[in-house]
Amino acid sequence: MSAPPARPGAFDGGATGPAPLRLDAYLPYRLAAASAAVSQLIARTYETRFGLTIWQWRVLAVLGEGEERTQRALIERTGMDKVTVSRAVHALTLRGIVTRRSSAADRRATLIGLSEAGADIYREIVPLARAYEDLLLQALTPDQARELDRLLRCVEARAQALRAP
Amino acid sequence: MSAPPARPGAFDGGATGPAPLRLDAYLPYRLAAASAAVSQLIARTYETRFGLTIWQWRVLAVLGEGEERTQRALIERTGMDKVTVSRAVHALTLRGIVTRRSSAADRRATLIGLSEAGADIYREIVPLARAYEDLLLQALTPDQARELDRLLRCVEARAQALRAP
DNA sequence: CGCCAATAGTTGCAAATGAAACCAATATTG
DNA sequence: CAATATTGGTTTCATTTGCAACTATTGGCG
Repeated sequence: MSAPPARPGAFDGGATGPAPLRLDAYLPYRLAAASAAVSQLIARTYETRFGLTIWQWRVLAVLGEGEERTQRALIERTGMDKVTVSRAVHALTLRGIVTRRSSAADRRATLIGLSEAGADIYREIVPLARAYEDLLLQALTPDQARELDRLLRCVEARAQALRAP
Repeated sequence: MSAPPARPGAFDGGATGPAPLRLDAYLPYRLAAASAAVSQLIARTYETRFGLTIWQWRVLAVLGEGEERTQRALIERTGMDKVTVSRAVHALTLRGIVTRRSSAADRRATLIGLSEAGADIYREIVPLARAYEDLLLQALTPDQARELDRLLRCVEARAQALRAP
């Protein structure tokens, strides 16, 4: 006694094939949704308060650690695209946030570092970034926060491992 | 006995201001990185094997549940932008993957549904999507997988809640 | 009703994006 | 050590993106 389709003419995506995928519970979707929500929350602030794009902010964040880096190093550290890094660095240079000097060791490479002005912005933005993170993490216990971090790393590593071969 | 900066001229982003932010352990970054890695892993397959963009696939995934939907419904269900949905639907229509008929109840709205051809693709793509998810989840125990889902929802909800006010 | 506000979707346009071509410098190899 | 491959970074160009403006329709509300 199988019930006929409720809406004639509508294709029943479930009965004759694999059970329909529940997008809502699909890990890649959940990840993308969470990431987008968080990103949009914070990006607006960087943009309006500091005139920084997400990628400029990422570069700034790495340089804020105090070391000069080549663009290649920035690419590896941030996971950003080659071109994106180049443009972010260019824009930051124009605004005097970042300094460039060509590497003595390898004259193809340029070493990028924070200028004083950049350091000022960095000092201003970091507490804000932390504050946003705290606000987000208030939804979680400290244990859960640690666990989330761990799980995200696992999944990311796995995705990267599956990509190469 | 505070040590002098190791590299004179380099700005020390840590000592004189807030402790430098460790991008690596910063939740928004971890999220973006994991999401991008997973997305890139799968998107390529959709693209090369089925000629579908991520957004077209998302629309397909929702329609695969069997119900016709208005674009508005698709927007809510997928979190996609208005324009993005419109264009995805348009492309899918051209390829005969979805059908459109204008709603009798509200003639502004169009009801989008899967065509037979679309259902075929859907049936072909779903096992693949599941397989990818399984591959990813092999890095996790079932408990961890459930926990990750929960945590992602928490964070996303929090981010959305913080956005409105 | 008749007018104004809100909503479903589309389109125009300017900006963001990234693949591929490109330049310059270094590494490799016969 | 010359020829070639590789790498760091930039530029070009076609595509993608999304805001904002637009059309069409509906829903209030006096």
